[in-house]
Amino acid sequence: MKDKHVTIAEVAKKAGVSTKTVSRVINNEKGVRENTAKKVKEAIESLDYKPNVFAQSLAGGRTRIIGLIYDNPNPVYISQIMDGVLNYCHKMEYAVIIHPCKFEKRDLTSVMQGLIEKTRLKGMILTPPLSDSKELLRMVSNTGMPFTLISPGSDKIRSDSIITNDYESSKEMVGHIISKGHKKIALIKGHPGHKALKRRTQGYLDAMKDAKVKVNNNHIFQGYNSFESGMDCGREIMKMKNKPSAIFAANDEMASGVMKVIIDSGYEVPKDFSIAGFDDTPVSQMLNPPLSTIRQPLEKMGELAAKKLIAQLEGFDFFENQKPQSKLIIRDSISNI
Amino acid sequence: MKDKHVTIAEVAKKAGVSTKTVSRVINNEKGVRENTAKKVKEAIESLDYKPNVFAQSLAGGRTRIIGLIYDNPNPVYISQIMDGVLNYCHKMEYAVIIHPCKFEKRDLTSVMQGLIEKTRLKGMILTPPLSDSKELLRMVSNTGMPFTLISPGSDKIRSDSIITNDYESSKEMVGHIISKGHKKIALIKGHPGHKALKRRTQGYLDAMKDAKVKVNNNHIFQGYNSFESGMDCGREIMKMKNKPSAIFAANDEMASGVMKVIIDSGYEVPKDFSIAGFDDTPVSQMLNPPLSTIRQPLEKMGELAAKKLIAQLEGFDFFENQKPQSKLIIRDSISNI
DNA sequence: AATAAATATGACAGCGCTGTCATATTTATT
DNA sequence: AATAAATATGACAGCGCTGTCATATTTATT
Repeated sequence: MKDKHVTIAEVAKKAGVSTKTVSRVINNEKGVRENTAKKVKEAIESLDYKPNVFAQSLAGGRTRIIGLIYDNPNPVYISQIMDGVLNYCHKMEYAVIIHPCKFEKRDLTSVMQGLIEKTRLKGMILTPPLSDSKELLRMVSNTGMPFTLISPGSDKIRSDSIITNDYESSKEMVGHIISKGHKKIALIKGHPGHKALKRRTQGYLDAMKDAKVKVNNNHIFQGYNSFESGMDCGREIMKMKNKPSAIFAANDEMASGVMKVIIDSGYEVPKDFSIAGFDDTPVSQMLNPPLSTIRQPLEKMGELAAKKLIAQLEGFDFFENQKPQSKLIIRDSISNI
Repeated sequence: MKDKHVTIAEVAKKAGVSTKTVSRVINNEKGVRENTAKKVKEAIESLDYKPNVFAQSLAGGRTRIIGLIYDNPNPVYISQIMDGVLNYCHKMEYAVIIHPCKFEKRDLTSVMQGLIEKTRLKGMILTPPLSDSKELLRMVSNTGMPFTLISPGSDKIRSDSIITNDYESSKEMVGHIISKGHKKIALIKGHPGHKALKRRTQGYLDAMKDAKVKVNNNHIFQGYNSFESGMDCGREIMKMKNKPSAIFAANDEMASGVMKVIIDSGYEVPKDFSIAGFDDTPVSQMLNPPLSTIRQPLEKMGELAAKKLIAQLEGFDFFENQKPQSKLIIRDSISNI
C-alpha cells in the first residue's frame, strides 16, 4: 500500500516559496501576490496535492467537521435530509459525522457531550424531535458551538433554524378538503413530543375556522406517528356513530394506518372516507388509492441547514429569506361530496 | 468557547509516567505492567481524557476512518445497513464517512480515488450495486485498502463479502406459492446491473424445477427495481392471453407496481392474482392486501460488514461462518387455488 | 548470588500543517 | 529620490500524539 502523500513542503519547493505561503493560498488568505498564488496553484495542481486534514486540525486551522444528529424512526425523512447535508458539505469539503441516537440508552445530553469532545465537532445539525429537546439545546449552547435546527417546534423564526411552510400547506390541504364539500373532517395529530407537527394541527384548526366549519373535538385524535397508531385511530373512528367523512393525518404512516382499517372494515376510500397525509413518502403513491399528501422539500432543507451552519463557522453572513416551500400533491384519496 | 482539551502530557504527569506509556495504555499495547496501567487508567478517568484523533492520525497511529459508499435509490435499504455499520463503528470508535454517489456526474472510479486521498480512509464498505462494479473494485484493490462488499453478485464466497441466503429464501417463497396450487408463476426480475438480484431469479428457477413445474419464458419479465417498472410489467401481464396466476417480484417496489396495475384493471389480489415481493420495506405491510415478502437482516449485514472490515484493519481474524438469514414474511397476498 | 534474557519504561524526533512574529519587498507620500 | 507606510513573504515553534531506539528494571537460568 503506497501511502505516500504529497506534502505542503513539496509544493512549496516546486513553487519556489515557503510552506507558509502555500498554506496561505490553500486557505484563501489575503496578502499573497497574484503571481505568487498562481505559481502555487500550479504546483498544487501538478502534484495533485491534498492538504492533510489531520495536520490542519492539529495545527489550529479550522476543523471542518460537523455532526448530523437524529433520532427519527423514519428513514426516508432522514435520508433526504442527509442527502442535502452531505451534498453541500462535500462541496465545501466538510466532513459529516452521522449520529443516529436510537442506540443510546444513557442520558442523551451526556452522550452528546461525549461525542462532541471525542470527535471534535465544530458544529451540529439537529433534526426533529431532537431540535425540540430543551435540555440538549441548552447543553449545546453552553459549549458555544454553532448549530442549526431542522423544523423545531417553536414558531419564533430563529436565524439558526430551518422551517418550511408546513402550517400554510396543512391549512391549504384542509381547505382543499373543505372545498370538496366535506364538513366532518377528522384530524390525526402527530406525536406530542414532536412539536413541529403542532403546526399541522394549527393549519387544520385555522382552515376550519376560516371556512366557518365547526370543529368537533371528538374528531381530533392523538396519533404517535406510526402506522400502528394510525390503525388505532382508525379503529376508534370505525366505532363512532357520528363518523367523519374525511381524515387528515399529520403524516403518511398514520394516514395509511387509518386507510387500512377503513378498507378492512369494508368501506371504500375515497367513496366512504377521504384521506390526506403529510410527507409524500414513497408509500403514498403505492397505496390504493394513491394518497393525497404534502411534500416537504427535505433535501433542500438539509442543504440549507448545512449552509447556515457552515456560514456561522466560516463567519460569513448568510440570509435566506424565503422558506423552502412544501406543496400539495393531490392524488385520488379525496372525493367530492 | 472553552476549547481546552486535556492532553496526553497532563495524564502522564498525573500518573507519574511518560507520555509514551500513556500512549501504550490507550492503544492496548502489551508490555505495560498491570500496576502502571492501572495508575494510567485512573488518571485518564479522573481527567476525562480523550485522545486527539487528529494527533493520533498524524503521528502515524491507526487512522480509524472507514467509508460507507452507496449508490442505491432505496433509502430504507441504506438506512438499515447504515444503522448496523454506525452502531458497530461507534462502539469501536471508528469514524464513518458516508458517501452517496448519486450526485456524481464524473467517472465514479476517479471520484472515489479523490475521496480516498482527501479523507484518508483506511477501509471501505460497498453496497450493491457498487459492490459489483469491476472497475471500482479493481481501483480499490490497487490501493491495497481493505474493503468489504455487501451482497455482491458473485456467488464465490469471498472472505470480504457479506451475503445472505437470498437464493434459498427466494426458492422457498416460490415453493410456498407452488404449494398453494399455483403453476403459472410469473417472475419480475431485478435490475440487470444489480447482480445480487440474479440469485433471486435462480431461486425462482430452481424452485420451479424442483417442483417439476414448467417455466414459461413469456412469464419472465425484466424489471428495473422501481415502482414504475413494476407497473410496466403489470401492464404487459394484463395484455397477455395466457396470464399467470401468481407473480413473484424481486423487490417490493416492483411488486407494488404490479399490484397497482392489477387493481386498477379491476382484478383483485389475491383472488385473481397472487403476489410476492422481496425486502419487507415498510410499504409491504401498508398495502392492501399486505404483501407477502422476504425480510433481509440488513442491520445485521451492515454490522457484519463493519466487523469484517475492522478485523482486517486491526489485523485480527474474524470468521463468521453462518450467513445472516433472510426469512419469509407471509401476509395476505397469496391465495390458495 | 551472579549473569543472561526478557520485559517495561522513557527520551526524543517527527508526522504535516498553521500561528506568530520578524523581515523583505513593494507602493504611496513627500 | 528619499522616506514612510503598506503589503508580501518566510523562519520557526508547536499543535498532541506515536515510532524508534536506548536504557532501566524485573524475571529466569545457572
